[in-house]
Amino acid sequence: MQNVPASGWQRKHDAIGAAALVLFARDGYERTSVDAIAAEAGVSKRTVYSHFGDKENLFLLVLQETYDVMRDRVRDIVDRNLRDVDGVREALTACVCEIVRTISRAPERSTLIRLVLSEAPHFPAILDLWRNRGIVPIIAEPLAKLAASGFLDADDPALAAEHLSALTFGQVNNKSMMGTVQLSDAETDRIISSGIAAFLRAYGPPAR
Amino acid sequence: MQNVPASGWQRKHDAIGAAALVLFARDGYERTSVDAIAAEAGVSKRTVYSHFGDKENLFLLVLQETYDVMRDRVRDIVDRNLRDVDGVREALTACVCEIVRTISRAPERSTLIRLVLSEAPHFPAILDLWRNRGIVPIIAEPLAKLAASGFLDADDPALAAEHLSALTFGQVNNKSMMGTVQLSDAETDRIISSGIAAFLRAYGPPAR
DNA sequence: GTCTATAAAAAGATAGAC
DNA sequence: GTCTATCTTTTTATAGAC
Repeated sequence: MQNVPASGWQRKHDAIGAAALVLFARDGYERTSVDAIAAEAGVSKRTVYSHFGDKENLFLLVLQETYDVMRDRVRDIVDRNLRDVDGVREALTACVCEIVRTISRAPERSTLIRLVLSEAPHFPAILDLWRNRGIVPIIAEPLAKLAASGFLDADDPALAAEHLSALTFGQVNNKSMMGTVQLSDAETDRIISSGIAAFLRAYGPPAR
Repeated sequence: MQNVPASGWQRKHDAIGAAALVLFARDGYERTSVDAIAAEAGVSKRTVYSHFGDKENLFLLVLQETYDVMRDRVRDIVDRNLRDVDGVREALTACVCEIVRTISRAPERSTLIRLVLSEAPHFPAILDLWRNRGIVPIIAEPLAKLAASGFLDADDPALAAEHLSALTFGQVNNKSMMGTVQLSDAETDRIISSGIAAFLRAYGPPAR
């Protein structure tokens, strides 16, 4: 990220970022002290300020990086699952399940998504970060292809993507309070299956 | 709430509660100081502690009361709109629109709902408060009646309520980031209409 | 660039007078 | 029960040695 001697610089930089990620996710912004971040990263507090300027900047960078990481993972999963589709229901179910599993298995990062909601009013920069609205645009494209191939009856693929997202990810987030309450695999599967069933009744292929 | 001479006691109690509501909603839990609450309420800090014990207890009481107020309002709106139904689409649309308008017109209270999400991990008591899961059970009952009357094709009314909620309130919350970004009336109406349209394609009456 | 030590401010909670 | 004044702890941020 900068012209550095590839020495301990980058290592400390990364250690601070990783420590901040864990602590912000666990305790929130206000409850996390720079002292604690420094201790967790194994550096002095002064070093944290040298690298990141101040607490707010560190927080925004961690959010930014988390957002990018998660979006790349989702993009990859969607590409793999919805590129060549045989059965719509099976493909959508597999795709959504893999996304939910992947996200819930990166607790520090998924929890940070909740911080976006709680801190957005106090950090306008977060709103800009969030403008590219999450998962929906990523799945809108393959849904458009499915509609063009006659697998779906969706005049407006972007809208269909919103509704699919609401019926699956929205339900999961709602029941788990954005990841605060751990859901069992069975419950997650049930939510997703029923959500996709409803989605297909609304947007299923014309010829049933 | 207590044996009091009906004098200034209750007035100060209410003033503190109202001040706490406004400040917690605007700034969040950690950013709101008891000093600020006392100043906003026009009392001394010591009085705040006399009435509510500590900051955490005050916070939980404010959340509890807000939850009750909002739930009662929703219940009333649902009763009025879904008691005698002529056209399903019109009734559901009117009901959902009125709930969304009412909630968004009580910004201090609706914003507090977001605090439930962000503070739940730090206050386990909030989880108990939230167990009676919001709007869904309230609309499940009238949906069951509509299904029994042949207005809807819903084997599982509770599930249908979840999906209706996801397609309407879930969408609105998602787009507005739980009320952080103000939506125009036009945009809100568009979201709700399209959500209900999808819901009716999935759960509409058998005889179309 | 990294550390120890410290400044400066803020916040939760309480003592004691009335 | 209510107020003023205070204690104690914590936190962000910086000064200065190496």
